[in-house]
Amino acid sequence: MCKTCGKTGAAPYDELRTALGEATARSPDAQHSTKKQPFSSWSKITLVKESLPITGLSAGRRAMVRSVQESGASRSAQSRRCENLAFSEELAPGKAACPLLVITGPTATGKTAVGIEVARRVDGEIISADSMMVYRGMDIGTAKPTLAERKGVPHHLIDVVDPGEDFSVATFQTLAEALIREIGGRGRLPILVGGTGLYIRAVLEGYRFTGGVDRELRRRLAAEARRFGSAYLHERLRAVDPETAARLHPNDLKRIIRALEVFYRTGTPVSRGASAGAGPRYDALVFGLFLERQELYRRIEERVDAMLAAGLVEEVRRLLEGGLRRDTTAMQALGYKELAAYLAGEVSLEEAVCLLKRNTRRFAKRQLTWFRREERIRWLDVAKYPSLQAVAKEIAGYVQDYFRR
RNA sequence: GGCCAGGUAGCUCAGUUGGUAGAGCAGGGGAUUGAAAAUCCCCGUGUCGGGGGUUCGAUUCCCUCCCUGGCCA
Repeated sequence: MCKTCGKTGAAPYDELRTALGEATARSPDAQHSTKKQPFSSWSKITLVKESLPITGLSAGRRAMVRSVQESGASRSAQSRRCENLAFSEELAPGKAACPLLVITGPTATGKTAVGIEVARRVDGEIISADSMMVYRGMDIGTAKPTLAERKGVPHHLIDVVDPGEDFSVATFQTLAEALIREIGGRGRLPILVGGTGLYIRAVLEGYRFTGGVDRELRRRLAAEARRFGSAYLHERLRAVDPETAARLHPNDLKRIIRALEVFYRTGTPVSRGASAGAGPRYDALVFGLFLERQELYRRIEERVDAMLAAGLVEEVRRLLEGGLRRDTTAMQALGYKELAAYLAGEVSLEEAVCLLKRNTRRFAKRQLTWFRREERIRWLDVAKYPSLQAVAKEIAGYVQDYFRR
């Protein structure tokens, strides 16, 4: 039984636990072979990566990621106008250039399936807007669409980095914007699908990210915070960027550090520049998939159980055995974090699963908070449709209408 | 059927020597510009099991009924 969710009754995961125990006990050579495999070869096991027609980064794009990550300068291409306006010739003036469809919503509402079905119907390509699907080897826990599901529909920005690598909104934004132009240029509809609100907003609002990244500086600031407390750093921020300091709670260490980082690297406060140049640049139609809270939570729990049955524990074990550190961003992902704790013997499987479910519920709640202020989302209550196909059909109908195809 | 112990927030429980109650967990709300599945902030009114009695006043004392668990028949 679990203190966290207070649920009693027979331990439902005994079976799974013993199954896992048996699996490892029985196949020592399997362990050997997985241990040596680099992340990129796991696709054979998961059958996921190779399915992507346009996935992965081309050498050129990979170089672009690097340059974006290293310097702050990356906007030249983005600010160029969209050249092939296949969908928007008749748009009224004043509307932004490139057509773009967005499908978002909290976890477990069916975004992925709906996105694929919509793409089929309107001849679109999917750009994943998911901060965790970018990592290779993290398939079950991130609910990536399978090979079969993706068939015939190009998917982008899935499996673009190894789980140990850094990735960020700014990188995402650059890549996504290039893809939107490229896909639109080919006369197809780019479809942003995912639940990472910040990623979507960064694209839609044209956020400007300044200052680049300085890991070493972050580390130093974090060390100072540990010694003197985060209020101390907050004070230091107040001295150089009072506007941002006022906005941030003294405990919001992460944001305080970033604000200081930007100031020290650029000599200008984040509060300046952050809003400059921002503004919508796409002719975007945005849909949100909605579910009543109770139903949403029910599906989340159901899906967690399904992931476990599909081998999530093994997936996490494989990542850890491959040398992935627990303090990486990828390992902070829901499912990976909790099961890593279980595999390290810190909590029982039951506890890990309870925590995973709870954390996922909380995540969904936070997503809803984020989306609530996104006024342009048109919400569709998934429960009111007979199937996800029906939801997709509805969206496709709107799309055809809106972009006058 | 008898005896004992309980019935207080969604859950586990504390408490009021009579002045209508509070913790943990769950949950809710908000923030969010290079870690965002991350990070940070805020939020506790509930027929104190039902009915009756005593009392200025009962969740607290008394009676009774109902329910749960344990023990004895």
